[in-house]
Amino acid sequence: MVFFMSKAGDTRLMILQKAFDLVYKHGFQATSIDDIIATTQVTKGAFFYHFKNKEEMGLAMINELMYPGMIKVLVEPLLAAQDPAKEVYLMMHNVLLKQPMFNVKYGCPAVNLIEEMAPLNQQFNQALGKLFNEWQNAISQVIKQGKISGTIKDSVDEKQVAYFVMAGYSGIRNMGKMLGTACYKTYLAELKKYLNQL
Amino acid sequence: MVFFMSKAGDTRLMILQKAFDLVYKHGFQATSIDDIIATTQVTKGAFFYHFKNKEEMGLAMINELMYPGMIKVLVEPLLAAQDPAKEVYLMMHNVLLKQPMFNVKYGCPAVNLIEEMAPLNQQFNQALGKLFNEWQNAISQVIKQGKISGTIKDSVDEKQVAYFVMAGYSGIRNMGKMLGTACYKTYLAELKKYLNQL
DNA sequence: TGCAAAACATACCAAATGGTATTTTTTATG
DNA sequence: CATAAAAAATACCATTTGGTATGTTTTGCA
Repeated sequence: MVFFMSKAGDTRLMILQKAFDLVYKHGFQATSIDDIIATTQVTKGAFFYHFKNKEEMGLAMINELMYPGMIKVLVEPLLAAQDPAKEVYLMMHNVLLKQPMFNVKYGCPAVNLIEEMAPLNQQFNQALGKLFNEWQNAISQVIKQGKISGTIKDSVDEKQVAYFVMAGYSGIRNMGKMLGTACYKTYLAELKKYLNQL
Repeated sequence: MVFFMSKAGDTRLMILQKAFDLVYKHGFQATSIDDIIATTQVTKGAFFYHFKNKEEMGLAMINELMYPGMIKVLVEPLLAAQDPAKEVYLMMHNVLLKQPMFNVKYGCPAVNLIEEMAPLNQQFNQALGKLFNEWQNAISQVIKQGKISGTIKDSVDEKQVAYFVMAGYSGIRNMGKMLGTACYKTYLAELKKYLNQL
């Protein structure tokens, strides 16, 4: 019954949310357990009651917070897409400019974690890879539908396009840390051109 | 005279090179000074004789090693470009697949540092921003020349293209950490299509 | 109401961290 | 060769780190 607002479930969730905030801003390794318990007002005993160690907490944070949150923003908007170029663009426009939780200075939490942890930890790699894989499938699917319905050229390779779009997203999140939101807009303008030409 | 193989200059350079290796693989914050002196066989006294602190060492590493190294690979090949689409593609193909110092698992050292340090440290941000700015200028310049010589359409916005290409690079470096070199090739195939259509 | 298990609190610890203070060795130069 | 400055080595330190051991309190339920 942990998931229906039991007191203990609340504590666990609060730890994950505060940890997410800190990790988003400072990175996973640079966020100490002491930092987390300081901002949550939860004691170390409580922390280690809910999580075996820091790594397990990080994985829970990915699987229980980041994964569903990102799927909602990146994948779900594409599922009922009619005009592929338009829908892919809107999804990107939305995630870059309309997500109040995200700050251009700190980039994308998922991209950040991949950058930091994928080479260091197999389990982080897998958990984050699953998310990106679902995103890739969703984009590929939309493009494929576009080919069928005739709005996308037959010569287009949907998997290549998906990779290209995803790389653009990760990369502009990186550049945004240096250049601010202005570069998001420059990127989006070219993305629109690119998609319309497919 | 520090720069012409004086003994002290050698020590300093060796510290920077070993630090670069470690930072590339583990990140800046996760690389301790003890790690660096352990792999260099240099003592802590020597380290702090050459660098005021860890931050200054990191900046020296960027300015004296990474910056010139990256300029050589990213910018210089573009300076004498004839066919823009071809030359931009070749530059990218080369940096992604032909640089023996880089490992797909660990991505690009410059991109990694931006991701980790740009939000946390103004000076790192500036030093790395300078590098990306020069890259952007070089790409824009090539595209602009292509418009003049007629190989690139007039409707193309060279700055937008530069941002798009750079974002793609940063992003595929990120994805490569999860997916390996295969995704580099997928990305490059679509990049070629994109450039040829400009 | 009693009581075991769940949830949380407190106090502690060894190792690692960035950095300093001090001493020794090496080097260039008069 | 003498010597001062540069370069490097040694020993130390306060703080932070992830984690444990051992309590105490709260909760569900027979």
